[in-house]
Amino acid sequence: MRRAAKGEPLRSARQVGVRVDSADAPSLAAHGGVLGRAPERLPRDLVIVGDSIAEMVRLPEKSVDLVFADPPYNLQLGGELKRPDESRVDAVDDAWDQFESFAAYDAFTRAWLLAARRVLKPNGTLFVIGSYHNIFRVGAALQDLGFWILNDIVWRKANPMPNFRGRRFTNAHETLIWAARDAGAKYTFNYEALKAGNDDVQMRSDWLFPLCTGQERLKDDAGRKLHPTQKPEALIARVLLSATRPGDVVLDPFLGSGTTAAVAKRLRRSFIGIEREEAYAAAARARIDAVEPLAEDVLIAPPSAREAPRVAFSALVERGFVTPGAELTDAKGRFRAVVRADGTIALAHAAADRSVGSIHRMGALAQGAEACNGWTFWHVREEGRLHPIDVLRARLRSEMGIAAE
Amino acid sequence: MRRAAKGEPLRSARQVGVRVDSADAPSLAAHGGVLGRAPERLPRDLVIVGDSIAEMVRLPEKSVDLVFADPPYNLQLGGELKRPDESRVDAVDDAWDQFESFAAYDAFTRAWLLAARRVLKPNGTLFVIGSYHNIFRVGAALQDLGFWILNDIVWRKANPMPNFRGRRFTNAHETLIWAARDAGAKYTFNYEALKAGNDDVQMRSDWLFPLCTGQERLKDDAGRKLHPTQKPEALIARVLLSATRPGDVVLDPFLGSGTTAAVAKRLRRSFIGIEREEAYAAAARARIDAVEPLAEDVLIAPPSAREAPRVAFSALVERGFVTPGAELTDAKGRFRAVVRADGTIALAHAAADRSVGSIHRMGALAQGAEACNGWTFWHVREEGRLHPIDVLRARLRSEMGIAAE
DNA sequence: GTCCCCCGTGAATCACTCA
DNA sequence: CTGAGTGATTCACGGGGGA
Repeated sequence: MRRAAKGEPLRSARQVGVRVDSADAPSLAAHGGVLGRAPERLPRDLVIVGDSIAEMVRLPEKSVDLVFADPPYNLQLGGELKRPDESRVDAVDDAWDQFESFAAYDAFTRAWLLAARRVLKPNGTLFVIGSYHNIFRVGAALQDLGFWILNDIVWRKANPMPNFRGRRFTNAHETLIWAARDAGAKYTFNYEALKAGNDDVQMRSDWLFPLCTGQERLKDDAGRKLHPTQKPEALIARVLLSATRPGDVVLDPFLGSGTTAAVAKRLRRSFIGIEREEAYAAAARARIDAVEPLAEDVLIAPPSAREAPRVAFSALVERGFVTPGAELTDAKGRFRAVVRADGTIALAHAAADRSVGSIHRMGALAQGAEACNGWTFWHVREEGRLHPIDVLRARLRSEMGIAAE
Repeated sequence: MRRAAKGEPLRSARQVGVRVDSADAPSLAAHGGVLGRAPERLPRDLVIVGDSIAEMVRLPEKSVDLVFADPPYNLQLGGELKRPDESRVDAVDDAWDQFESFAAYDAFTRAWLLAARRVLKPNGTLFVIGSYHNIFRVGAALQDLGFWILNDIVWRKANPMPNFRGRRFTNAHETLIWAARDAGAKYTFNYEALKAGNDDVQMRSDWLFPLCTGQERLKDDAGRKLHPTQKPEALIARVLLSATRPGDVVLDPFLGSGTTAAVAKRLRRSFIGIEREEAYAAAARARIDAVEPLAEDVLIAPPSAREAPRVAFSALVERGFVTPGAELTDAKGRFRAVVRADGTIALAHAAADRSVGSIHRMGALAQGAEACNGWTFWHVREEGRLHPIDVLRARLRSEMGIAAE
């Protein structure tokens, strides 16, 4: 199936009517819609159909808190590949992923990175995802353009496609680069929340998530995957929870099926998505419309810092084993707490500034004890019965199989 | 200091105590500078003290099976890092200098990669390890120089150093790039052995190993770590077990504390190590001397179907393992064929002129498939039970094997 | 309703020999 | 160098249908 033809004329920017509590967001048309003239105010919660670079040029400079980009990977595939059972692998052979040469890919990369850098606030950061086909070129371009790399991050795939011919290692990961606009920038990093959501240990640079499959994967009318490279929401959620705050503006210049925008809306971040193909933009729009933002109180950052209680289990939340807003109680139902999106919990009926934190600290606080294992202290009610949240953790671990290691 | 003299006889792995400081080695200048005369035969099991690039230039071309490189990645390389015009790079303290530093690092990278590529056999491969500081530049240079990336591999550190300031994700991995000298090369990859050693599932691109600590970590006389970036032997062992065979030649142009050479000797690979610093080379020498190679029989590769001697179906007929006229069926008995005296088979109930051919063609024809492995598709009945004809081939091979010994 | 088996599928740079 | 023939090769997960 062919998608956009290379060299297809750029579409004029068109606002796609997604309104998310931003009645005052000026439309792009109101800004003249003229090439090169950037609006003075940033539009918000908008899917723009058009060329990434041209549309970024039309946005005001220094206006975006985070850029998340999933650019074409420039895969260079030979003939077709079959599984051992003779079935054909549905490869990414779309025109938009074809480049004449490394030089052409580099030029494209530098152009969109420059446009993104202009739009970023001075303290804004950028994530790019890629594979070994393109990520080295992207990383070198980032450095050349003055971005300051903060981390490279590995998305370990729980269920990658095998190497069918047995000629290489199973290609079981992709790489994200996290970079600040400039060296020395005071970027956002929700260290405490991430640590608290990670069993009180620092979040590492290797993240484990399954591929986007099943119900989450968007399908077209014929039941085929709508987009060849749809990313899992859990991955994007961790990115946004790591490096943005509620209300921040997230720009995705290669929106595709709209994952970044959908997750941003759910987490009460604003978004701007640019997508070249009308069909993808339309699907993204419908997807975003169906998203209900999480309650604000589960998204407020926990009391930062020093004496602030810290705690656990964001993976369960990210993966949907526990829903933000769900209620936890102890075994006898004497204490209650509410799960928050970043993996911290909020005690019910307690003084506000000390009542949010990790499952361990809040368990201790509830009992007036010095320490507490939140995994066994806190319970969730399922089908009328109380289970310790440790059971959910066990489920997640068994689902991931290789996860614990 | 002594280097490999031209035509020097091969050394055995036990003669590693090579004097690295002998005076008879010709200097680079003696070779006419740029045009270093390379020896006609490759020295083996040798630690060379000198500059990586200059010493690689002195080795014969197309002589090395694997290059493992752990290049310096900080931009303050002291006297080592020079601009292409040989001028020295100043301190990195502003944007311009930073760009200059990247350019200088790129020039250094291209130079050593080119030298390594020249020394590699056409089917040889190269591993480079690095972090986000340098790996993107190395990867892009690899691609620009014509190397063909086979995998990027993530070394997940079981016990990484925490991020003390809490401003980033814990930097918990390093990246290796595995690349062939050229696209289309027939490189060595011990697929079956790796899979067998990994609970019978393919080895993935994410490897988990602890840092090099404890007894394995070399210490100086004062008890401090001898080398700042000593790699764990387990990591290098997996590299060598993946992409080399016993007896292959492994070159490490940045030998450091000698891990690559020590592991190569233990695994009965030959090695050439180049190290600039006399102190590191001396420590590496002592370390290598203490290594006892593993017994050969624990290093023999498990039988690989891919490398098994080819046996034609006609040989089975000629040798009486199948009788002309015998009936073959598929596993479910839906298709039937008759064995002919010349090793072809005839499909039952099919048009005559297209119904005779090889076990593979007829298997494909019977199923209406494009291709078919006749060895596993067709079965014979023996004592009431169906066996794939592959079983008969295995019997013949084992007879041949005994005869060959 | 539950369990189990079968089938589909995922950003993939995925043979080798001999005539 | 090209083309044809041989023949080697897959893991985790989700969904649907049958027992």
